[in-house]
Amino acid sequence: MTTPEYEVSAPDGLRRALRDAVDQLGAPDGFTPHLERPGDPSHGDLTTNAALVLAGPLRRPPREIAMELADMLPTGQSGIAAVEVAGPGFLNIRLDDDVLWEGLAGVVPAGSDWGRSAAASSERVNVEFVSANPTGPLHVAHGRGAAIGDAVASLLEWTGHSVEREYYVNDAGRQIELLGRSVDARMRQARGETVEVPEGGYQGEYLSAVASRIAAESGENSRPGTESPAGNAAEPAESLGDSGRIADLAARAAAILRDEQADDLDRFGVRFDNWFAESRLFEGGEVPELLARLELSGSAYRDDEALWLRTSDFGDEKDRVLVKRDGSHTYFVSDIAYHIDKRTRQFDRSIDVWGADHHGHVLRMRAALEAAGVDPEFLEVIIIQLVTVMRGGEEVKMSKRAGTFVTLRELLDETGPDVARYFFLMRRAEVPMAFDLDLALDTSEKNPVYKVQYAHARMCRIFERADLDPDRHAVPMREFAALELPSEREVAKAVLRFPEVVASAARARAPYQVCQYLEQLAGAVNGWYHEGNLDPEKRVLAEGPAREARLGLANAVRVTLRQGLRLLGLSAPERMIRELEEEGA
RNA sequence: GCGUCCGUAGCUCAGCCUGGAUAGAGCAUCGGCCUUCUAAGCCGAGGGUCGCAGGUUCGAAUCCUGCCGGACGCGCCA
Repeated sequence: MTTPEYEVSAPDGLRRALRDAVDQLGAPDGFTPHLERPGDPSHGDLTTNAALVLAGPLRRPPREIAMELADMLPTGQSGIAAVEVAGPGFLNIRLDDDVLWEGLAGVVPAGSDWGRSAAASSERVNVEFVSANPTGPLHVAHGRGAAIGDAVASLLEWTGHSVEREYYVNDAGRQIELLGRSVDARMRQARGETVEVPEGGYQGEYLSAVASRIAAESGENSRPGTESPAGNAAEPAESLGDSGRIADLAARAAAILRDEQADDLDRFGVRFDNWFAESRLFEGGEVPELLARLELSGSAYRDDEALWLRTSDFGDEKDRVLVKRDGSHTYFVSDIAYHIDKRTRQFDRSIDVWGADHHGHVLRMRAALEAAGVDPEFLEVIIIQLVTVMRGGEEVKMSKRAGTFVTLRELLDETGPDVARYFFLMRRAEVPMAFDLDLALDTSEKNPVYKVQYAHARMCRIFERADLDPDRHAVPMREFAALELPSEREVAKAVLRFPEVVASAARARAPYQVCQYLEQLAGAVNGWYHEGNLDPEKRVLAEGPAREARLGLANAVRVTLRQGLRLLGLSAPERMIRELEEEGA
């Protein structure tokens, strides 16, 4: 029996009993009762609307069905403490406390595995993200894509899939040629020539720095006798023809800019398993092979001196050009070849993170894959909407360096990686995002990042104060029965939801769900913790029968917050440095 | 014109896929709480015609249709 993946965790016996009960009432074949977590705690721990859904097929009043189901569930067994019928016919189920204590006792021993789960069917997934052209610095929207792509990859890893993080480098084609010509113009400008950066070229000032670096490396500005850089000493550009010189400049500039992008991403905590160069597809002969195959199968045809792909046969609004009249390839050819290459590399799925300006390409890309004989379901695309950086209620528009956009590096200089990452992750990808710099720079707990990190640090500090090593402090299940405060139970229940939150976020490719969970958990934890300020009896370290149980709860919270932060690629500080203390010292 | 996404509290956003019980959170506002296991915090309150209009349903923020408003696409550019 396979339970739908989106089900909440519940004792097996309960699930089985509920299923047997609906079968006995004559539920249609294939009907599976769904258990949910009610929003209102007074509705119990789990609830099902089975009776409401069955009312139609069984042609009976829902409350009547609900009462019969309630009688059939074995109260006192299978973790079921009580069952009651409520509202129009909901079945509200209260679980035995032992279910809670048992779960809680398992958190700390699980350690770095807490929150991870096995997949029903494990897949090899290629997560491709950022993939910015190596023609300039990364901007904030790339940062958003980087954070989301990396977190989605982690979510899949945590739920039993095998993942590779990949960056596709567009190092071929017209944009790269334009880069070369733009660098050439900047080099000439540096020598005092009056030339303009070509129309449609890269105008940003960053290229002047790239140009002077290339000039220095290739010895154009070096003094006689200066040793040229070791290894691949550059061939003097003058010995190449003009187009050769441009191509050479383009390749070097692209390499420099790619390295800068990699540096920024590294600082952001994002590392790729593969940097896949577009040029490889041509060098390896994959593109000609693909074109020949498509033409042979009839999927591609010649018209008006160009080669077209019949994407309209597969849902695209019109056919698309593969090879232009001048004989050069469109980027579309590379993209198709690239995805087929991924399939050839034995991936079951390719999850691509694309900017909003590319959303129109999803349909044709899938159509193209289908035309090439690849199941279009292979490709899954996450569209990242734009980011506007706001300060003092105004949009921050210009970058000092790039001219037209705010760079990721500039943002990191202001906020640091943890805050930037979290802010990018806390909203759904498909919603345009306003990055609130004022809130990002606020170090109080109004800032959700600090709210979560403070809660983690507080739990660590409790153990420090008690002079205990939390990793070695396992609390057995029976001790937890001493937890009696409503706030303690609330925190305990929140902790135990973590694995299903991770699973749900992974399925939805939605890291923001983890953020929401962490904020909610941190809020509950802070409330619980601060009760100790009003009443010293309620402190974790207060002497009394609940001390061990509270230590166990604090420890489970600590592990959960740490795991959640790590999953998202953030640090989990054991101490927060407060400016107040620094100033007062 | 066509396509995709978005429209929920003053602001930023969840909830929509998989229809159900009084529509949630954070920030902001207002009120209460500090000789603290770090009060840069905690507790409480007010605040919403779920863009509009139809339809399906016992039941619609959620599904369907139309309209209004916004973003982005609609190249033999990438």
